Amino acid sequence: MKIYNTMNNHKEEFNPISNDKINMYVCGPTVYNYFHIGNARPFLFFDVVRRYFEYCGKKVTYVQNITDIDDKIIDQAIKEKSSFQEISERYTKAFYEDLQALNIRKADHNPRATEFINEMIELIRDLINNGYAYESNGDVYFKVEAFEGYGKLSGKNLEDLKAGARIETNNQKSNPADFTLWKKAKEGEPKWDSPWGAGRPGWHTECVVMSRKLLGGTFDIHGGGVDLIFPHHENEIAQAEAINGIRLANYWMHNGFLNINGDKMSKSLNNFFTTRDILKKYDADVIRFFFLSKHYRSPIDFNEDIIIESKTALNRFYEALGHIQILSLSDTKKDYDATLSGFIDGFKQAMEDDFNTAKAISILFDITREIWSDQNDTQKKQQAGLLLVELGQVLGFFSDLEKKLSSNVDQYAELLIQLFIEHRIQAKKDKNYSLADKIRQDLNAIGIELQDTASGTSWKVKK
RNA sequence: GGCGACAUCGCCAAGUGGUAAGGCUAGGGUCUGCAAAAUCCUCAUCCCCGGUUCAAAUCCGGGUGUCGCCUCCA
Repeated sequence: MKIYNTMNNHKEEFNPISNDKINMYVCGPTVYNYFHIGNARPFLFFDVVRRYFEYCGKKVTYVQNITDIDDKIIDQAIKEKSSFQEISERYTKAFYEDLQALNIRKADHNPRATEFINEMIELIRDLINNGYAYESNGDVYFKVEAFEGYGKLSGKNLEDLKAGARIETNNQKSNPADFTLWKKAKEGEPKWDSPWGAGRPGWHTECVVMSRKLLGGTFDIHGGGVDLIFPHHENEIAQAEAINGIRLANYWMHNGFLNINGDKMSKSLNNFFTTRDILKKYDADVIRFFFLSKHYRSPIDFNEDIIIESKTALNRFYEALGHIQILSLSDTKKDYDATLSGFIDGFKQAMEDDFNTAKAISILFDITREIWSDQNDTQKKQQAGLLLVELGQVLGFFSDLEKKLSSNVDQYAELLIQLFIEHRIQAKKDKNYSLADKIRQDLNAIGIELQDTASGTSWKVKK
């Protein structure tokens, strides 16, 4: 298994700390709104990472934090004339709902920042006592020059940071690059008591405390979006390694950004799409296909055309699974021959190469071809179908096959449709094609599509 | 200004030294009374210039273009 490690900027052999157990931590949402389609990318991708490890027989402990106290939440609370608790409560709930709708499994632990305030205060106190942080007028800052390795993840050094620093309005800091550990509460803001007065912790501290508590010392994988490399992950490393004296994480994985119609998502362009809204129009598998058909580190563009393309492509899988009536095969024993086993190897090879999901998906299309191939007997086709589902589910597809492949109409409607079909067959026998076409068109108008095949006329509900 | 990434068929996208996966679209075939759906077949020498090598989309140098990060945006 090779993983691209941001720490060294190249692919490395992945050596987990424990052979059969993998610990991973992925930065979760700040719950001040519904998450947008860009946020969905890391959630979905790391879900696949986890599924793949589990497919390989590893035990995964997956931690994803929820930032439930933060400036943005406070702003939103003011805007909605609500409390920060109400806001974070509401959008935490929405977060879980949207994850489920995307068939993203919940993490093993979803620690919330407000549950760890005491631990954060302790950490900040320890940092001060060890000379890594200082208090300044009710705020506490991390002293970046005190930590030797500062900048090692993002490839920055303090000189560059100083040169590139924006105009610093905060003169409480002794160095503009120092970052906030504790923020003094302004009038009316949420606050917790601390040795430095009432306030709230800075964002970078929570992940340090939570990962230490839930994963112990050094863990295997830390993930998130590229934008988190600096400053967030850099600052996590500084705090954790200054105090613990050991590495925070061995592998740092970062997914690329998502653009909308070629533009960066931004408020001014008003091109934010919430995942929730997109799910109203497109199936979770379509969104998943869109993401996974590109490498996770590449920047990708989200637009309507590409989603429709994903939908069309994905449909090939469903057509094939419907063709062999996969639902009736639930009790069928898996018995893959050399060809099919070869696909498993190819799939694994792709995934082991820094999670090349695009390549892995191409294997799914190869398997699909086996389902249709005239060279294969029924049994082989069925086995191919079982394999398609098995590997597809490693990528998180096919979560609700029953619902997607069944017609979902009641028995009387079904009988009526059959009745129309029989009348149409009679009309065709009588060479009354105008009537036959009318029946077909009318059924089509109410969403029932007829298809004349060699074995008779079949129908399905249009999607 | 500093650091870094990327540039492959009309579109999306794999590919890190041995002679270009896959998907969408398109064209052609099969099936059909006609359709639709489905399926099968066909379709690129890899931004430009130079270099290394028996051999480069893949390595090196230069150019052009696009993009990201540089204090809280996944």
